[in-house]
Order: sequence, then structure tokens, then C-alpha cells
Amino acid sequence: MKIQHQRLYEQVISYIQENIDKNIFKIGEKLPTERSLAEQLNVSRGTLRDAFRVLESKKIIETRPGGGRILLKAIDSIISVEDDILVELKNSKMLDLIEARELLEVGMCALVCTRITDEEIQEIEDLLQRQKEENDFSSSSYFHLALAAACDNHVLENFIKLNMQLIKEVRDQNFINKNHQSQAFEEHLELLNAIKERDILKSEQAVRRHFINMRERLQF
Amino acid sequence: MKIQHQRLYEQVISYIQENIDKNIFKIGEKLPTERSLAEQLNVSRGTLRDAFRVLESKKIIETRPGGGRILLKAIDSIISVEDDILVELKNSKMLDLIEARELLEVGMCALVCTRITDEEIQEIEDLLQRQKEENDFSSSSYFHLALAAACDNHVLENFIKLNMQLIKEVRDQNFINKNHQSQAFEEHLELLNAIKERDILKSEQAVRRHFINMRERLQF
DNA sequence: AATACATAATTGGTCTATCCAATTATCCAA
DNA sequence: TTGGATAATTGGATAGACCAATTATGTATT
Repeated sequence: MKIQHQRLYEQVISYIQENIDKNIFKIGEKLPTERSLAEQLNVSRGTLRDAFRVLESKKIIETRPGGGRILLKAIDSIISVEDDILVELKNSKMLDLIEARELLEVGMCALVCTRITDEEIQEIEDLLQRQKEENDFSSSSYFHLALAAACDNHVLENFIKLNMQLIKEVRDQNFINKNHQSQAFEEHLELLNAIKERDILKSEQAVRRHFINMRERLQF
Repeated sequence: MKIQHQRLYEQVISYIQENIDKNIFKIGEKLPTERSLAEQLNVSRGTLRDAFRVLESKKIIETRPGGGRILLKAIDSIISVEDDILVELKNSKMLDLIEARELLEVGMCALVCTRITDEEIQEIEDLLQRQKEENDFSSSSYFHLALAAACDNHVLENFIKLNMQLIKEVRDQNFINKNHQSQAFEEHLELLNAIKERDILKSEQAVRRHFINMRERLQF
């Protein structure tokens, strides 16, 4: 028998949830201050802050040091219909995943070429340099993630992250894992050079070549 | 200008993440105790607990009162858990969503053109015909969904579905978000002030800013 | 009366110290 | 060797204090 004693801070989260439901705490407005809420609920500031930290990490509240906390949205909107789509996606075929990924990254190229900063290019170059020096090509993901970040579109970036994760899951399921990581590294270099020239066409072609090879390696 | 000072507990999370990456903290094993880690990092127990609470809410660690904390899985420095990606996506800007959507659909075109069947073309034609007859153009989604289905790639199809849903949610969210309403009010004030100063340039800039924000809010 | 600026109060961030309860380790006796 | 009482450890929670950023207040200047 395992009785799960609910910690105080979890009860506090429930309390806040109720108050949102009852429209006592209104979206867009300030929540009561730490001190007043703590007194009202008869808990310590620390416990209350435990609850706030969790809500903060879920982007439900925003904390402004010195300026109170703001309720951004209701808690229950976290979970919803999207779960179905996720289930569908988790049952995807590897080929579809790769095809989608290629489409995303090819399309992303134009955005990256126009928006990437010199600093970001430098960072990516450093990243590749480190991989070369340490002879560690195990994490080609970092390169793709860096590019995704440089396109300055959080939706695209997260779509690519999602795709990455799905590929990983599907691959793990199928026990496919090969080590052709250094080849990917060469291809990364080639792509970065094209981007440095701000050459959309060349960079897109580099991506296409990269994906042809990655497809064979099943290594993204 | 918005410089986001990173709170201590966020740095602690990064530290823990690094130690997981370096395999110093191993999955399935206990983490250092609160007191020892706090001393090691030179932070208070409370700050450390802030970090642990967040990791706990993400199911990365399990806390056993009196029995230490266990590392359940890696934070996955590369890709966060799908839930986190969803949370991120739900906080997307409308412009990013639309840009990503355009990218998806543009890229999808080639696939559709090569894979769509005559029957599918006929169905979509019928769909448009019905909309025309019934003079109901409220559901343009069906057209896009039909195309997505015709590309014969379930990943792409579900990405587009996800994008659609996100657009809907973000729109709804912003509509009821008084925070943004008050933000619009602030922008009105700013514009009026510029006009009061008879400052043409400043007022024009205020208008531009206002419209950029309104586009993101989809509130006109 | 309106504005600007210095000042005070508020609020979250963080630390220290303390006590409690559950768990875990220890040790002695049967 | 085994059981169980005891001690030590560990997380849960609180109280009080101080700092820095923000916000509110009030006063002086124009």
C-alpha cells in the first residue's frame, strides 16, 4: 500500500487552480503577493514559492521581481486535444519523419540565410571546431538545433525539435543505430560555408545532399 | 529593452543538466542530498529546492521525503520532453505560426503534385463547389486538410494539423487576454502622447509598432 | 496646477537557522 | 544470524532577516 501524501505546495497549486476557475484570479491581472497569499493560506513563503516556481516553468504565471506576479493563462489549457496528434505522430513511419524533416530544414534555409547573425555563425563554427578537436561527432543534433534557433522562428524551431525527438523514439524502437557520424560532420561544414556566403541555392542543395546521406544512415 | 536576469534556481537547473550530460549524475541513481549540493554550489537549500521542484514537476526526478531524490531520466539537453515542446508551441507568436505554416504548405506542394490521385482531386473540387453553392467560406481549413492528406505523409499532415490547432488556440488566448488589451491601451496612450508633441516621426513609429503588435494579437 | 525628482514602501530573490517527519543506517541483544 | 530499538540522515516546512528592483508617495520647482 502506497499512500501518496500530497505535499503542501501541491495543495497550493490546486488552490490557485480553483481560484482561476472561479475567476477570482483573473487572467492578465496580478496575483496576490507572496506575503499576503502565504498569510491567507497559512503557509510559509517558501512553500508558496515552490508552487509558483512550478507554475512559472509551465508559463502559467510570469514573475516580475519587485513587481508581483501575473496570471498568463488558465492551468487546464495545458492539456488538450493535441495529445491525439502526438499519439499519431509517435506512430509515424521513419521515412515520413525524415521527409518532413527535410522539408522543414530546406524551407528553413532561406530564413536562416537572411536572419542569422555573425555571432551565431561564429558560435556554430566554434561548435563544429570543438567537435573536430574532440573527435566527437556523436551529437550532430546540436548543429541542426543551432540552425533552427538561428532561423528566429520558435514554431519552426520546436517543430524540428519535435521531429528530432520522434525520430529518436522511432529509431530506438527499431534498434537502428549506426555510426557514420564523422561523415555528417563534413556535411555540416559544407552547409555552414554555404550559409556564410548567404547563398540560398547552394545551402539548400547542401541540405538536400545531407539528407540523402542521413537517410541512409538513419542518423539525425 | 528587456534584459532577462537569470534567477539563481535556473542556473542550478543548468548545473544539474550539465552533470547529467557528463554522466556524473546517473539515471536511476540518487542525486546528492539537498544540503551537500547546496553547500557545493554555494546556494541556499531553498534556492536548490526551487530547482528541484521544477525538475520534479517535469518528472525528471522523483523526491522521496527522507530518502533522497532519484534521477528518473535525462533532461535531454538537446531536446526537451514533448510536453515542454508543446508548452513552448502554445506560447508561440502568431507570426511565427503563420510563417511556419506557409513553409510547410509550400514544401508540401511538390509532394502533393506527385502523389495526389485523380479521386482526391475530384473530392477537393467537390468540396470547393459545395462551399461556393452554400456560400460558406468559413471553413477553409477543410481545403488545407485535404491537401495535407493528399501529400501522403502522416508526419506532415499532423504537423499541419498541429499548426492549425495552435493558431486557433493562440487566437483564442489572445482574445481573452486582458493583458494584451491593456497593452493595446498603452500603445494608444503612447501614440496620443506622440501626437500631443506634434512629433510626426515618433507618432508614425508608434503606429507602426501598434500594428505590428496587433498583427501578433490578431486584434484589429 | 503640472511636472520632475528624491524618498519611502512594496515585492520578489535569497540566505540562515530551526524544527519536524519519514527514511535509512547502526548496533546491540536474543 | 536475525529483530528490533536507536541514532543519523534527508526532505518538508517555517520564521526572520537582508537585498535589489519596482512601484507609490510626497515634496519642491516651475
